[in-house]
Order: sequence, then structure tokens, then C-alpha cells
Amino acid sequence: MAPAQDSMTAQQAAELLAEAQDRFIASWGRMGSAWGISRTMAEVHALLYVTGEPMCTDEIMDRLAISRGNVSMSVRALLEWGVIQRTHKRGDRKDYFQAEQDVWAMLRAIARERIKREVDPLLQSLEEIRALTPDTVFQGGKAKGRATPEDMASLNDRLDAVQECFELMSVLSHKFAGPTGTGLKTAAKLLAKMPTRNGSKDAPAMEGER
Amino acid sequence: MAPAQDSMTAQQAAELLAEAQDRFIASWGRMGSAWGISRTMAEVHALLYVTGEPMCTDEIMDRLAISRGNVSMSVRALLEWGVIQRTHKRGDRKDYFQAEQDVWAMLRAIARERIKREVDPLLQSLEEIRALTPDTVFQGGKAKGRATPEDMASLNDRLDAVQECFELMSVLSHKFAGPTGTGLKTAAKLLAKMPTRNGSKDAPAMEGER
DNA sequence: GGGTCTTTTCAATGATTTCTGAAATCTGGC
DNA sequence: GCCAGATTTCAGAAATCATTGAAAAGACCC
Repeated sequence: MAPAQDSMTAQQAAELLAEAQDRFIASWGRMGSAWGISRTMAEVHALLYVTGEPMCTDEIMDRLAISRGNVSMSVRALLEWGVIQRTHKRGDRKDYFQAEQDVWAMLRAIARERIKREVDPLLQSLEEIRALTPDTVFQGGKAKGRATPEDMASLNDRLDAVQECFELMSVLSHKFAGPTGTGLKTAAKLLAKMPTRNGSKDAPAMEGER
Repeated sequence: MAPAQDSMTAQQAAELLAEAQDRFIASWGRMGSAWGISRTMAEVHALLYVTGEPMCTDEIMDRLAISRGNVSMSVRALLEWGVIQRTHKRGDRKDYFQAEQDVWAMLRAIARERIKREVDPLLQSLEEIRALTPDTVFQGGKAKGRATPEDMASLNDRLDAVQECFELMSVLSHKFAGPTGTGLKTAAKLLAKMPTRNGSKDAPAMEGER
């Protein structure tokens, strides 16, 4: 609220800090839900990331105004995703949770998990479907009624195209999103520097458009 | 159902074809909903992609057993995403819809749209939030109560890290997901061939794991 | 074992998203 | 202008997904 130019009390600073954190949490939550992640789960993650501090269940409940059960479930999912860790404090029986602090490691974990859940099952289905439709052409009435001579072949071509493409994604993710290493980050930077290839009018290299 | 070895009637072939299509449609729909896209919208897209044929509203309604209104809305969204096109037939007043047939062009369109809707707004919020929290340190009670001396600095560091990272994504997407060109495909293939850098034990290059 | 503190589970509830179907709107031919 | 398709819109119904809260389970200490 108060625009605080260049000098402020520690009190004002604390308010500002809290507001900035809240706004980040809200944005991250919004982004998460566009991704098929529950808004709350993303908010818990944002809170842990933005404060950097290990926090216990009650602190999270209070700060985000959500129920104990909800915290328990969100935290469990985040642990599964590998983006937060469980920690403890001496002489305190409560569990504390701390977010991975390296953004790139965080993104790698997210990418890995999403590929595992979304791409891999699709690939498996594709293989099953491909197994249904023989490459060997059948004999029988050609273009008689509304049946299928080379329709089968074109279906197979389409399936193959999708499969090839998602297989490439899966390979890439294993290569660059492994839990260790700087794969993703360096790959991204490398691509960003890569000249926009040869004669095509690909990306006009211009900056701020939106 | 019938396992059809190497010879079959056109009738059997048509059934097989339909089953394979249905399964693909179902898988694609499942995948879509994990992505925050409505299942039906993804299914309409899958249907148009897998058949390759232009189809009109009634054909889509019948094949997927959904309402006219639903088709209308799904189709509109798909047009906005740029993954299908409207076409017509001579002497027929109905609209027909046809899917982009190049998988990579399709993926580029999807990536472009998702970045626009998810990353760009996040970046904008991040800038607003960053503007809240001055880099210049305030004077005032140091580590007095529970207020904030260098907490502000570390908040800023975290925000900057996220911002840098998502800005890179945005740049990459503009560079490789432009509507023309083979950017995405070649970039992906290039990465897949790239040696797993230097000394790190990054990805063990092994194949079938799952 | 009994007591205390903590976490997990899950049925019920609440919130949100998606879908339907009928009415309203649009479009082109006559 | 009027009619006959064709498409879009949108309020309400249906389905899906997220959240709560209280009970159960677990963990540790004496």
C-alpha cells in the first residue's frame, strides 16, 4: 500500500515482504492450475520456495489458510515430485519441509515427472494401437462401399508420426532432466544462442513484442 | 476383437480401423486433460487428426456422441489454438474442419499458445512483484523482532532466478515455435544427438527402462 | 501399556469445470 | 424481406475435482 521510497521501518519492510510473497504465491498457484496441478499444491510449493525456510504443517496451514489434511496431501505430492524435502529440528517432533532452492533443478524434477505421467503412458498406448493395425495389406473389395484399403496405411503413418515425435521427447527428457547435472540449463542456454538456422524466415529475432 | 492375421475382409478392416481410431482418440483425450485442456476438446482434435478428413459438425457429434454446442465450442477453441482449419465444400453450406497434419507444426502451435497463456502472464506478475521490493536496503532496526534486513535481498534473488529462467523459456519459444519453419523439430533432433556433456554422470543413455 | 503429540486417511461437502439443449443469431438464396 | 439451413450462445444440469474435519493410525517417551 504505502509506496515507501528509499527509507522505511523494519515494520514496513516486513509488510512489503509479506505482500510480495503473497503475490508470488498467488501467481505460481495460478500458473500451476493451468498445468493440471492443484492450485493449493502449487501454492504450498511457492511458499516454501519463496521463503527458503523449512516450515512445519501448522505454519503452512496458517499462512495459506488451508486445512491440515490439505497440507498433508499437498506436501506428500510435492515430495513425490521431488521438489521439496523433509527435514527435522533437534528436539522437535514435527516434520519440516524445505523446497529445492535451485530453480533449474526444480524444473528438471517437474519435467521428469510430467514426462513420466503424460508422455510415457501415451507412448505405451500408441504401441498397443499400432499392434492392432497390420502393415500388411489385406485383400478384399477395393473402393466398394465405405470400407478401407489404404486408409489403414495412412492411419499407420499418422500414428507413427506421433509416436516418433513423443519418443524423441522422452529421450530428451531422460537426457536433460536427469536428477543430477546441469543438462537442462546448459541445453536451454545453448539453444537460445543458436543462430536461427539458414535461409528460413523463422523467428525474426525481435525482442519485446507483447 | 478378431485378431485378423494377414487376410481379412474390408468389413473387418473397417472395424479394426474404427477401433484403432477410438483408442487413439481416448488416449489423446486423457493426455489433454492432464494438460489442463478439456477432454472433449482434445478428443475432437484427435478425431480430426487421426482421420485427416475434413469433418462437419454433425459428423463430429455423431462420432464422439457429444452435443452440438460442445462441438461448436471445442472447435472454436481449436481454431484459436491454430491446430485446425475451417474449410468448405462446393455447394454445401456446412463448415468443415480439418486438423493440421504435420505433428511438429501442431506441437509448435500448442507450445506457442501455452507459453502465451502461462509463461507470459507469470513474467508480467514477476516484474510487478519485483517492483514492490526495493533493492536499496532500508535503515532501521536490524535483527530486532521478526522483521527483515537481508530477507528482502534473498527474496529478490529468488524472484530474479525464477524470472531469468522463465524469460529464457519465453525467448526459446519465440525462437523455435514460430508458426513457420522447422525450428522445433531440428532443435529437438539436434539436442538428442548432442553428446551428454563432459564429466558428469548425467543420463546413462540407456534405452527401455519402463 | 497409557499418554501425548503428530501425521494420515477418507467420506462428506463444497467449488469448479464441462456439457447439454433449446433459443437466438447468422447467412445466403430467392 | 422471408425462409431454410447452419452456427453460436448461455442458463442450468451433470460431472469432476479439491477441500475439510474428524477419526484412525503412527511415533515417541515415561
